[in-house]
Amino acid sequence: MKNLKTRKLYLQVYDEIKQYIKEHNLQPGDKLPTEMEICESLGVSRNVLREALKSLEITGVVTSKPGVGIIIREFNSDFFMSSLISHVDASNDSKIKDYIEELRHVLELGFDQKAFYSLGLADIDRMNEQVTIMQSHLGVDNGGTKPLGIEFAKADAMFHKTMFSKVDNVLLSSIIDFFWAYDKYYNTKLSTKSIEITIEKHERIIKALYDHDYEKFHQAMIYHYTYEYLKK
Amino acid sequence: MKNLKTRKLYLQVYDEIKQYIKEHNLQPGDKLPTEMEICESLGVSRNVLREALKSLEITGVVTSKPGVGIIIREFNSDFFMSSLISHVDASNDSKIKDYIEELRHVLELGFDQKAFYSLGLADIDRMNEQVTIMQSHLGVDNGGTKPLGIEFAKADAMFHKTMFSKVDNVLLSSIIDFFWAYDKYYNTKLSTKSIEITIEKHERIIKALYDHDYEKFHQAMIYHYTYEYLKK
DNA sequence: AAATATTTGTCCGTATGTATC
DNA sequence: TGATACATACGGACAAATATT
Repeated sequence: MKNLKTRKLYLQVYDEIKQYIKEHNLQPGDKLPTEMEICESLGVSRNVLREALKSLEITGVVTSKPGVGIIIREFNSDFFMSSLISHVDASNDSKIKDYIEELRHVLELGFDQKAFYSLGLADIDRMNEQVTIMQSHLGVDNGGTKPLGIEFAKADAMFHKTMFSKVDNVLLSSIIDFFWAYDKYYNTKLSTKSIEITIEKHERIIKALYDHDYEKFHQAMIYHYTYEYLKK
Repeated sequence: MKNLKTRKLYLQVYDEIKQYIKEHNLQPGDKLPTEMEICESLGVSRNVLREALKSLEITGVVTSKPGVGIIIREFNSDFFMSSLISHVDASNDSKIKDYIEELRHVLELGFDQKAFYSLGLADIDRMNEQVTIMQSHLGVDNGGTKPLGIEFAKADAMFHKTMFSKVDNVLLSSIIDFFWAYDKYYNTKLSTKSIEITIEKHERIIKALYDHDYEKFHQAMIYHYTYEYLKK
């Protein structure tokens, strides 16, 4: 095939290193041979090897540190999401925030039953802590339209991440992680009224969880997403 | 922050090029400046630039050809799909396919109403064509467990991609593209019976679309995902 | 059709910064 | 503190593929 002959060297190296990792059953934390050793054994220049190595790094397979070596990373699909988002970014679509809200809505409601039955008391307690953090923002009168502190957004993100942290689906976890992380870039201003509503929505969810009442929980989730992205 | 100082040069360049693409609104087919020009304008060595460039290439953002230049690519998830799969292979997490099925299930059912009302007759016709392609695989008796041709998988993927192609959410489109692309790597063997069932499921969906009956369509979608990932 | 310019592909050598012992 | 091992980064040179004249 033409590809065998023409295929760029760095891509062949890229594949060979992946193959090496698989054959040697390297686990996260394990190290690859040094750059020099790989160069020699594959018979390629340092330059080409580095192109392959950096490609492996950007796709989340390895990280390399001076003085240490090339280390296998844990599975992490963040790179996938960031690639995805960079494509979306490139499309210059200003409605991304709405798209994310919409996807989050569908995913969280679609998985709420699994989430409900996977959560332990410790998880619910942690979610409750986040609500407490949110509530602490209410006492401070800020005139109504001050941008919320990063702590509020973080608490909100942590609340939802925790909710789905025990669902046995690593892809769902990373998608939800990513969607909530993306919010940081859109740190919107909320009125006191909106803050109150947001907190109340989360309180309802928590209460249903402590009551161990799925139907109530499900209704609280639906309520949580009501008007969430219609208000704009 | 420490990261600002320590962040590897090639990663900074990687980001800057993405930024450049976005700012200049470069579209697929457009070209980046030559390597030399980028080196000069960013003040980095050609070596570092290439590490960034190859990282952009592996994530499917650009391709570079000798004598031509660096060309913006169309969105194509194949590259990082293969990365994801190598992770999965390495981590021995055989459940990734199930995770994807599960996500697809939730997303497609969650968006089916929007899809239904966004589809035009031409779209439905195209989906119908895909079903015809699937049916053409039935006539051939292959003994029951012959691997399906790539055409069958492609038709299935195209069917679903078309279904959601008019929903105004680029993220959803990308994710569905991604999930269906993944299937190509797991071209499973299906029994003749399974093929028949798969085709029937799609026929039901098509019929409901032509009848313009949302409730029937919704039921057909639910039926489509019944036993889809429980059968294993 | 052939020569030439342009652009990426590949290699080599050297110096610097960082972590480990 | 010093020595060693390692990745990071730079610059120059030539080869190979493609486009242009």
